[in-house]
Amino acid sequence: MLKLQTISAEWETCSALSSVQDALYVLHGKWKLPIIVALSSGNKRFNELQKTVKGIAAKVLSHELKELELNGFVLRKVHNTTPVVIEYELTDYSNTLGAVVNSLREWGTMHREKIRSQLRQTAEQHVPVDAA
Amino acid sequence: MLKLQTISAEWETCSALSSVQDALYVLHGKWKLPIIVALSSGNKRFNELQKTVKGIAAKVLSHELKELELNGFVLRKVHNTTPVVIEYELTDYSNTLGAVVNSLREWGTMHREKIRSQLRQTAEQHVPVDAA
DNA sequence: GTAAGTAGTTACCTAAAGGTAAGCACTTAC
DNA sequence: GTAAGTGCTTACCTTTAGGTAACTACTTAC
Repeated sequence: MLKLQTISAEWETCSALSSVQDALYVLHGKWKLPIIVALSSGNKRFNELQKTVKGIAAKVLSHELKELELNGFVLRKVHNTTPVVIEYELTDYSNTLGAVVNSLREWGTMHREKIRSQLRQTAEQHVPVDAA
Repeated sequence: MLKLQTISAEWETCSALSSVQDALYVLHGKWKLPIIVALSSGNKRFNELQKTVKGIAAKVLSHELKELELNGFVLRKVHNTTPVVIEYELTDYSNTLGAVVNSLREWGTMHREKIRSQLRQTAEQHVPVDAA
């Protein structure tokens, strides 16, 4: 016989799991969140973004911006000037990602620290060899 | 001339950006976070995990579990029984991902609601045709 | 006239992620 | 003895993400 508790626990797991999967579905890949971070801190134009988000190719940036626009995260504004200036802006909707970005930023900072301290420890293990 | 404010703002952007990128580096892919969610809610054995994380192939689950073990997120415990029973457990370190998982879960829930309400609105636009 | 910037596009390629299907060595249940 | 479960591995294949490099059309500055 199945307990009610088991059923509800199972249901909550499944719901949590698919919520996380839904989020990952639109945010997948190496670049979407980094681009959103760059945009959230004032970067707006194509080449600005390409400089800020290190290592991204023009083709990939262009492609990711299109996807972000389709999903309602980014607005593309064309200014009627000579030469034409194009600005990318975050929508209100992408500001709902604040908590996600913050938790990832905090965890990433902590994680880098952990990896660095592990490297330091590994290095220290070689010191006695030199000292001896 | 560069303003100090500009420099510090640039530095903060760059630091936030690379922290997020560091986090994504170890958590990349379709399955790592879902597997962690499944493990955090009590699933421990291989076939249990495969049933809970819908759509994952044995090969992929096996591969991801190895990567998670290498990165210190998961412990593989082999029990000396007949038949051999193997349990996967989250380490303390993977519990530091709580905030990341929660924010993704909350955002994912909200996002699904938004998409569903958009679909409802699209469907309602067809009603007048039937009513006329 | 030539170099550099702006905002990309295009064609081509590689590497990694992920999926399919079968099988293995073992056990329990019928 | 045969079917089904447990915890995978192996071989093979497809898809997608991502990278490289060249090029376009326009403008400004030197």
